[in-house]
Amino acid sequence: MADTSTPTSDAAARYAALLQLLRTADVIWDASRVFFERWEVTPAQFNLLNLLADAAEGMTQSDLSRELLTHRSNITGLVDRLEDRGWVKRREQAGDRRAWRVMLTAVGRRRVADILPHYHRAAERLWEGAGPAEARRLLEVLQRIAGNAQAAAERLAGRSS
Amino acid sequence: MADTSTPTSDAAARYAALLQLLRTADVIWDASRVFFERWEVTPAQFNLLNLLADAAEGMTQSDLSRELLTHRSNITGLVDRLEDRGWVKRREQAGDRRAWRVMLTAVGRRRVADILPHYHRAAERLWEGAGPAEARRLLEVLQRIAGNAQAAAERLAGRSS
DNA sequence: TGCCAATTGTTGATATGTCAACAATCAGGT
DNA sequence: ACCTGATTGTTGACATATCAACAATTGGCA
Repeated sequence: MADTSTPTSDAAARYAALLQLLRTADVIWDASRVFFERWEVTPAQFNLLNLLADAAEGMTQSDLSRELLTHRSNITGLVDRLEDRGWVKRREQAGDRRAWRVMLTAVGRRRVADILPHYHRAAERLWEGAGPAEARRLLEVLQRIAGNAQAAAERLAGRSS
Repeated sequence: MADTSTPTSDAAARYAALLQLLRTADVIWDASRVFFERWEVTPAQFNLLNLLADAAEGMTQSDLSRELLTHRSNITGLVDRLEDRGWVKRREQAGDRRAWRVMLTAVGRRRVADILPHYHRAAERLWEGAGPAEARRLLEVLQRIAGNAQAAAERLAGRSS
């Protein structure tokens, strides 16, 4: 995670780009923590709220864990804390007594609506100095890398279990 | 963190690419956790060990925290656990009684040397299906985005403190 | 109908991460 | 020599993350 100078061989360039990928995600995440401080919300909490904003009927915690790429058990505490603060509520899921339907409260919905325009503006500013075609190229190569990583993880998981 | 379909406007493409960036870093991190299980090491621990492998004289914990983009206080526990397992040791830093010099033990050095070839091969496989110029373009745009995020965080931090 | 495997959410143990506060120490200027 | 401000590592409180194990429930199938 250290060398950021210009690489010489193709392999070195690929390795450097991967390190920079992880590093950039880290920097964005840290910047977003500072950004969300104004509303006393963490990035993880905002991502959950942002998902719920598009789900009028709410989502189960398993749904949330799949969308947020995080373990079921992590959602429990995340929802607990947001519920304590009155931004979300748990309602019974009709037809399945195992699951909760997690939805925004009126307050939560208002808060998310307050934050969203600032959030999109901040995201847009991260692209300063990059051309209009960059984003599409970036998206494509990132999707490929994520697919390869997913496949590698599944190969490895298949061996043990 | 949900929509991965092809975006229409430039702004939508930029937003989608950012989400994919965070998602890809997450997937890589999770895959690396599975990968490192064989050696009973976590990704965070490996990153620290990997840094130390290039520092014959060791590094202080502050040095480590700067390179790993993590808080000083996080390094304490990381080094504690690695020290308990005998992979690193703390030695006195000549000329500064506040600091430790953290270095690999002989065992730790051997373990890192065992892992590294597998690690580089696994990293290389993430690029399957991508052309040789992709990595350099990716590195460039990621550096720009990280710079912008860093600047945004500093602007925000400047306001409050 | 009744069994069994899968799913859902929670809990507890643990690792990783932040921050504020603290003691010890260092470094520079007077 | 002395004060002052910065740096170093640790601690404790907390948020976020994993996993295994558990109880409750669901759903399919013999």
